Amino acid sequence: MAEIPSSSSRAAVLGLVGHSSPGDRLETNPLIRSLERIGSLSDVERYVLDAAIMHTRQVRAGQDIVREGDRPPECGLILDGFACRYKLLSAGRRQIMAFHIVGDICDLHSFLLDEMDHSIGAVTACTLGVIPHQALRTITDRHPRLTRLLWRSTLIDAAMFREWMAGIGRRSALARVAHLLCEVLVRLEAVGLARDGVCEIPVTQTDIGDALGLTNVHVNRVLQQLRGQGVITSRQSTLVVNEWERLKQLGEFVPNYLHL
Amino acid sequence: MAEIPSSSSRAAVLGLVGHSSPGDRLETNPLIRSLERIGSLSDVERYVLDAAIMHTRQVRAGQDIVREGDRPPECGLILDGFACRYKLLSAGRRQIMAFHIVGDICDLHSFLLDEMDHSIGAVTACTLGVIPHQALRTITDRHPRLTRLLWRSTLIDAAMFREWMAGIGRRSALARVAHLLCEVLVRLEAVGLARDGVCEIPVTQTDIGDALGLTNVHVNRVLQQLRGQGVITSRQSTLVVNEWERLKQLGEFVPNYLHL
DNA sequence: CGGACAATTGATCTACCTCAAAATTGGTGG
DNA sequence: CCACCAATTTTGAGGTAGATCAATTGTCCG
Repeated sequence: MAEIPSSSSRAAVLGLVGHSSPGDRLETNPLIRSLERIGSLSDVERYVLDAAIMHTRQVRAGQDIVREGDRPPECGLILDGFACRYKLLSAGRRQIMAFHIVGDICDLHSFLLDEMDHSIGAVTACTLGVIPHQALRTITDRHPRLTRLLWRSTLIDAAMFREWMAGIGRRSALARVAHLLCEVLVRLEAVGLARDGVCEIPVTQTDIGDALGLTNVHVNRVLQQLRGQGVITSRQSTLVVNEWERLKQLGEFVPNYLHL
Repeated sequence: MAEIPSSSSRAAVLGLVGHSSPGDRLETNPLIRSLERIGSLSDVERYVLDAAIMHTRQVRAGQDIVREGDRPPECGLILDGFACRYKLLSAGRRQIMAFHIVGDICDLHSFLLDEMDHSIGAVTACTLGVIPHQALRTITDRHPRLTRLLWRSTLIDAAMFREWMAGIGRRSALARVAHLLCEVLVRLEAVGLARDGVCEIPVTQTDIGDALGLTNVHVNRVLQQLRGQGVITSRQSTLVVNEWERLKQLGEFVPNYLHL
């Protein structure tokens, strides 16, 4: 994957210029909304966060946002699109370690770790809000509460890694798939991209397999099983959960690790 | 597992009282040594870190340090011993998500996350340096550089989760075992607990299985294979790596993710 | 010396993989 | 609007890495 970056002026970052007051813009900034989900912000802090996003960058579907070995000078907040973190192993094997959605700073750790130890790819076309490391340095120098909130968001990422690890290591293929569907649905609901058990999950069955340590063939069979039991109705990238409780039960899904 | 805490006076925390100057004590404080491995510290910062450790706590082998659902008021720095983070699933299944050694703050994330989403158990008897959350709050309010270093250490933990995930999801049992041995050896070497490919790894084959998503039976067979090839010599908890390059190769071990 | 736990062995089983082909689907250009 | 291409999904038929179950042996320790 090669990246095709492009940028726009800061003023147009949120696509709201001319349509809303500055106050409104703060309200709709996905980063602010994301962090307010895990803690409260002062007006100053909101302003500082909003100002940290310098411009946007477009990445096409299938391209990499950052690649293993890179030392990026900035982080990317997902304003739109669906991304995944992954590692490539020998013989074409791939492990996807997380999916990232609107409001996630998908590579925040690059601010403090020297070099990327994995890649992040755009599953669909993505719009990123670019946050220079320098801005994060200033924030961490001057805004302890904001710093703790950003730190906390990386800790929640880590909690998701742990939960996935438990699934891959110790759960059946059926439970793993069910668990993943539960997690993605809950997270999409939290950012308003899912309602009543319906959402768009624009990933292939191969992607799901790479996330769960399964083959695409087996993922396909498990999905058929879930559809056959009437638990879900999925067609292409649209997921409809018909029996939420049953799906949670099949996936042993306990959302405490999301720390919502 | 039930915990049996005990404590000692602050003055005796590092067991060096009366034997060394304050300066020496700062040098030998495992937390300071640990953080200095990933960044440099000023004298003030060292002092602040040292002062954050209020007293010690002993946890016996097999007991829990913290348990899923707890809301501990403090974090534990491992001064001595071997611990592991784990989740229990239904039907007695267990997934170990990390091993922790001297110098690790095994539950630093409890400072910022409301509630433990997993447990931490003492594999061997452990001595913990107790760091109250209040002390961390003060540090994060006043010492940005220190904050970034602590944050960074949690990001390295997360990087290890990712690497384990890739192993469990996509590597063979042999590669997983080899990789784990490589990782533990490198980390023990970094804190001076291993030399020339020799170290103590006080975990059972069942523990290794629970860490790698394998059964103890299969771990046993894989270890025999490694011993049979002469790559390692292991007896009980002592590991001797005879052919380091070969072990690395078998485990596809690339230590970039440790960010040393 | 006995009891508990850990390592080892053997035999059998199965969840998931591999390989390969066919059927759908979505997007694209004419 | 339709034909066509490439990417996905689906189906089928074996194959195998690692699981399961059940002893047996070895080790540590009080």
